[in-house]
Amino acid sequence: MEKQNDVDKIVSLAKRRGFVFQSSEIYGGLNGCWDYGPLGVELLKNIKEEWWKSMTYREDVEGVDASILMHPKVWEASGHVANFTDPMIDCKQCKARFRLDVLGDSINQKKKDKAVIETKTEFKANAQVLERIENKLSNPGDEDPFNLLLEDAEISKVLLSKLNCPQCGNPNTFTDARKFNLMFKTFIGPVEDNSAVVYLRPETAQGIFVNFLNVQGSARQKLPFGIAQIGKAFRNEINTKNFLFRTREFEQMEMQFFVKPADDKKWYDYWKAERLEWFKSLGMTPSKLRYHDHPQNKLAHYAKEATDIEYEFPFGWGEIEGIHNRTDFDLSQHEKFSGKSLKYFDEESKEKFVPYIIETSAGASRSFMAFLTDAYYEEEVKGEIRSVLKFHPRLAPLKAAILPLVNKDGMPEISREIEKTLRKNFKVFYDDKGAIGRRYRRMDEAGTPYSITVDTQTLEDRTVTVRERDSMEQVRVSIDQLTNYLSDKLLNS
RNA sequence: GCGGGCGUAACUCAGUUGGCAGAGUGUCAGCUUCCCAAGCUGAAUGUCGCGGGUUCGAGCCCCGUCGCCCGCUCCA
Repeated sequence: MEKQNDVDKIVSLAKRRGFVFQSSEIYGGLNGCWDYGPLGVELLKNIKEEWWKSMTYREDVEGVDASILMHPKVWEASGHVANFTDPMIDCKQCKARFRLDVLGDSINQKKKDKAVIETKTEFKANAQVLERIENKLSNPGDEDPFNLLLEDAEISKVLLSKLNCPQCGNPNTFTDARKFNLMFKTFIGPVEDNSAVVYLRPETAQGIFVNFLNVQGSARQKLPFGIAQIGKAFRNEINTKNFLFRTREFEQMEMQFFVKPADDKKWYDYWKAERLEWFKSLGMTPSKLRYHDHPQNKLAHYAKEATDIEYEFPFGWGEIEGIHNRTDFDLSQHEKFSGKSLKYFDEESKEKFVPYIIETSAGASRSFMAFLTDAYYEEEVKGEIRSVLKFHPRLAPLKAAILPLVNKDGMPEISREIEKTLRKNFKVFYDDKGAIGRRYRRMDEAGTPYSITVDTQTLEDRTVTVRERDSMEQVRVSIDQLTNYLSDKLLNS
């Protein structure tokens, strides 16, 4: 109950203040799609900009911006075509769902053997199918032969009817296997046939891998070095969930760091520490951040070592960034599928090899939600509730508000002058509507760190008050020092 | 994909047995106002998520559908 309220509160605030709107709202919305409003787009842009600066304003990382549509073979090489199409079955009785390729793991051997025998009996008039069954049973490789049988549509249909649901134990309750293709498919050109199929990228990383030598050569980089990219990616998830957390369209901030294989551990540890520090440096509550190291037996097909940086959302801990040792898997696969060498020649050792890759992959949309959630506070001030978004000043959508204390005596004119000057460098907001206290509170709720107020003293000595959002304390600053004052706060906080 | 909850103004929500569409907050205009959602006056804003049905009459009952939240499942 409380959890739900927390998420709802954020969703409601996000809409009311123009951070996030539901996509296509006037048409009833589109499942799991969201639009960023005026304040949201600024916050998102600032998050991406901070990431970009911290990741690429250094001599060993270059940037790219690759096309979302890529050659379809990229996704065969990456493993996504195979791994993104897990056939699934449901139990009609208890509604449990299983991945067909691992169903065998949850059924004991005796029952499996029995089901296979019954299946063979059913096919006894069909020599062709019987041969396929025997063939799979006798040449299982390192697979469970039972799972191999399930992969064959014709055999699996009968085999499934001989099995009991591992969840509820009822016999013959499985639906037919259905494929869930998690990549969005579309077509290049006007003809929608198979030769024109392309995919919306399910991760930005591949755009970096295929450009490895282009970037290395043109930027005259040597190992170790990285390539960074920010961009949208798409996964046709079965379910969307938790506001911006699980969506089908999302934005990634990825950096792939190319290293000598022997140095992989060193750089994995380096980036693991570096990336957690980034979130903390932008004010995220340290106690709400943690690592989740992946155990060896749960690693993805390409990874040697992996950890998630998790944030404690109102709904629980959730991954906002993954750090992986991808080994030489990706580049080797692209060598294989493209026929082009992606080896690096090391001048010192005179060796030619495929580099290892340490990946840092952060979700921009997820980081947005984490920063937004983390910044939200409700405080009691003189018996009233003050809602305030305590964004780090560099992330705040608006940097300062300019407020004439009253709308007379030349205060609006001076305020407009200040606004004009500050606008050259900062996203600022001019507000002369309503009482000053109300205007401060409005800015609190938008997360604006500084409010500049023009009062009677301004008319005498050209100074204004600057009110700090979190402490609500004020200092007097000379008008001609305002740009310096704000610059200093933004750079050094 | 399954189950549960919800959907009424920008936001939070009320809406009685099926009988005129409401409140608070916010927004806007004016007055007032020299520092923290103050006060006064006035104003605008509704396909009651959408589509059907029942009924003399539906925000309310029924069916379908879409969306959000929760749980399961999924999340290489």
